[in-house]
Amino acid sequence: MSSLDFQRATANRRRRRVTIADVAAELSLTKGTVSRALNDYPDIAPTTRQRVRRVARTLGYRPLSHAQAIKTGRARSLGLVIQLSEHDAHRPFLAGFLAGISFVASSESWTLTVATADSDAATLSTMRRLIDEHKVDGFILPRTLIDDPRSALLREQEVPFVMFGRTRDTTGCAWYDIRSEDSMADAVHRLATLGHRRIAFVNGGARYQYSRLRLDGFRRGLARAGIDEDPDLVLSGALAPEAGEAAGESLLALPRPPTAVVFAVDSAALGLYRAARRHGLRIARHLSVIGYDGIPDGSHADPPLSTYAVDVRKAGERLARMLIDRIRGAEPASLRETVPARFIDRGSIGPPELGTDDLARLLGSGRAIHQQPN
Amino acid sequence: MSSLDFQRATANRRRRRVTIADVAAELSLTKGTVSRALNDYPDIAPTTRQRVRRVARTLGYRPLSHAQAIKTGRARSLGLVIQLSEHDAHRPFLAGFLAGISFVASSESWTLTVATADSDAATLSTMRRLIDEHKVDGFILPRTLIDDPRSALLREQEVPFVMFGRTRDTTGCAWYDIRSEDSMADAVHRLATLGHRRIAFVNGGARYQYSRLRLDGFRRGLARAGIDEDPDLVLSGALAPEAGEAAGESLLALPRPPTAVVFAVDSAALGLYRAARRHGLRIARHLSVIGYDGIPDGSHADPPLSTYAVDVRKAGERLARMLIDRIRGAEPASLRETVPARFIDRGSIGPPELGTDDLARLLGSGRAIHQQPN
DNA sequence: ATACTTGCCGAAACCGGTTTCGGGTGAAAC
DNA sequence: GTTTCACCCGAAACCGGTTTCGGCAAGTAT
Repeated sequence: MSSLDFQRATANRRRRRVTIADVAAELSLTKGTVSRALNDYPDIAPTTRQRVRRVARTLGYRPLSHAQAIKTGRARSLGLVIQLSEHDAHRPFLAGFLAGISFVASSESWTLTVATADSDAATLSTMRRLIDEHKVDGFILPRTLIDDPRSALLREQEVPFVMFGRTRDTTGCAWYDIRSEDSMADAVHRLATLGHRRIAFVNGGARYQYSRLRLDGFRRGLARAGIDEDPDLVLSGALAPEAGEAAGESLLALPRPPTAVVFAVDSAALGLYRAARRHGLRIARHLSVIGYDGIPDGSHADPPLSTYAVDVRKAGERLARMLIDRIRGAEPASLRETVPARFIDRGSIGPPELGTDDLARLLGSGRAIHQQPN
Repeated sequence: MSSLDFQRATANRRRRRVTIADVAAELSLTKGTVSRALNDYPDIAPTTRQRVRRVARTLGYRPLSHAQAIKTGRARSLGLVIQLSEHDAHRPFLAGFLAGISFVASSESWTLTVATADSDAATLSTMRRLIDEHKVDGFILPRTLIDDPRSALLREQEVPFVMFGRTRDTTGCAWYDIRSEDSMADAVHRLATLGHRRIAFVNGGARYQYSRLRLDGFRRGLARAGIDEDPDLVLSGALAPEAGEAAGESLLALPRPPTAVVFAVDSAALGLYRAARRHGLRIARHLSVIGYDGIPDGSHADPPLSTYAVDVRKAGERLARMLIDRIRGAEPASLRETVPARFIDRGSIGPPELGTDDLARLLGSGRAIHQQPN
């Protein structure tokens, strides 16, 4: 015991780490035996294993991940490359997403390595560097594309990965995703139930797989409600308020404007608020709106935006868990999970107070009035 | 050259890294010599150094950071622990901040290790783990407190760090900060110039150093304008819209309400919009507002919020640069930098249309009217 | 009693680098 | 013609772990 105390005091005084050699010396064993004991090798006597465990804990021994990595090839780190350029639609989610990943990673004594990039090419080269230097053991891929170059790279390099979202070519892919297509169908159903017949859809970016799925969901909702699709009422490419506002303007300029609009992205939906205000329309009364994502800003709008909330923190947790499993050898096909989003009715939808023709008349006069002062 | 091609082909085919031994063999040198050549040791002939460099590049050799770390103690990684709990005021900044750090880190072949925590204690224990396991070489500390336990820990452990913001005890501290106190003084000056005499201040969290500084700045502005401070007009603890709304309500309930409000935090300022709307006041006409931070939401408010924009991306870049310098041995005292924020007048301020007494009357009647329907 | 397992651990190689030490070579000094 | 001294580089230890291999002791089969 005095030996033990001495070790500890020494370690503290000289600020030297407790190494596996210290543990071995304390037990009069060899480094190899201690290592195998801690890693549950079968050729270690149970009593020895327990002794080693106890002393290691007492001394405060923690294996140095770099030293392990050099032999095992495992860095105990998850990689996440965030692409920021085009739009900032995922910024509101970032904190929660990181929290989820980090929480699970920490619980396993893993870490999270984050990098950012401003283009597809930069994303790939950053990932390549992290792979070359063995900085990470695998990647979480956010914002999956319909044809995603990242999965091609990782498949070729044989580096494990999990995707937040689905993609076209699913070979070797593990994923976690929210069934937003179901939400879109549900949104149409709710609006139709309230009496809406002219329901528009404003989609997100064309290259994302989710856009394709959400459009499918919207159509499924229309079909269920027995409404024929009107191509004039389907727009896309709206990821930010500005684009949503423009989409809203063009919808309101139609001869037969929609009485309800489903948005694939919340922040685009907030753009419609501005367009509606400019035309003197009240959201919910004259124009029902449903968004998707559940961003905080939505609850501060007037009226608060009804939407489908995504639990990004949980998504981060699940993805981290899945990636660690994947790195440890689990089959990708066994790591596929989808969950529904949760509808939050905050009051931006209601029965149509005006039909499409009345709305058009109101907009026509409003436009006239509005254009005179200019 | 055939030997060279063979090496490369082998490395690719078997997906084995190019090690320092491969480079040494190609040159008929020893590992040690190659290592010293690449690390600019003085006892290597210049010609040899160049030969080594060339072959290393040709073979695509990249030193394995773990292998280096085990001997040098350097992980080539910057640590960032984000505390999420109490308020989400820094969420809008997160993406840009990470982008800045990551950009500089990548350019030096370093990486960024991110963790999250939900309390002071969790932050410290997470940092301790990262230190114990040598996962990071130093930390960037966001959201500095007046008395920050993180700096105490890092000083004791002798781990390099840089702070985003200043703190009370500056011994051994390097920092980058925005002189928000100057912005607060400037805000008061602008409002006073417009004719305001009753100017309120709504501060952020009491434990943050910036709150202290911003209050000082506000007072400096008052003094410059020759206005006596009215304790009723100084509130604090508003970090989110809800708290900002509550602060706004209590200010508007005063017998002599303010005609202008300076907020230390943008998102709290947005809360005032809601309070003003409820009372039938128009921002800018009846009530001028200035925020601080430059969050994107502010530009979507009606009218858009005038504020002081902070370039968080640049802050991330500078902090990463400073931390790397610090890790390489630079003195903390030489790494201290403050920059001003940039004022953006988006239209939420104007000359006071009503004096405080008229405002009080308007609010009184408004209150009466408003309370009847309830 | 001998041979053959089996369980358990020590010894040593190894991973991919860095760093220390010492020695050989050639040029300058004596 | 030695001696001296940089100048360069090879050899080997080292960092802190993991993993392979082999051997000893005890238990079981013959």
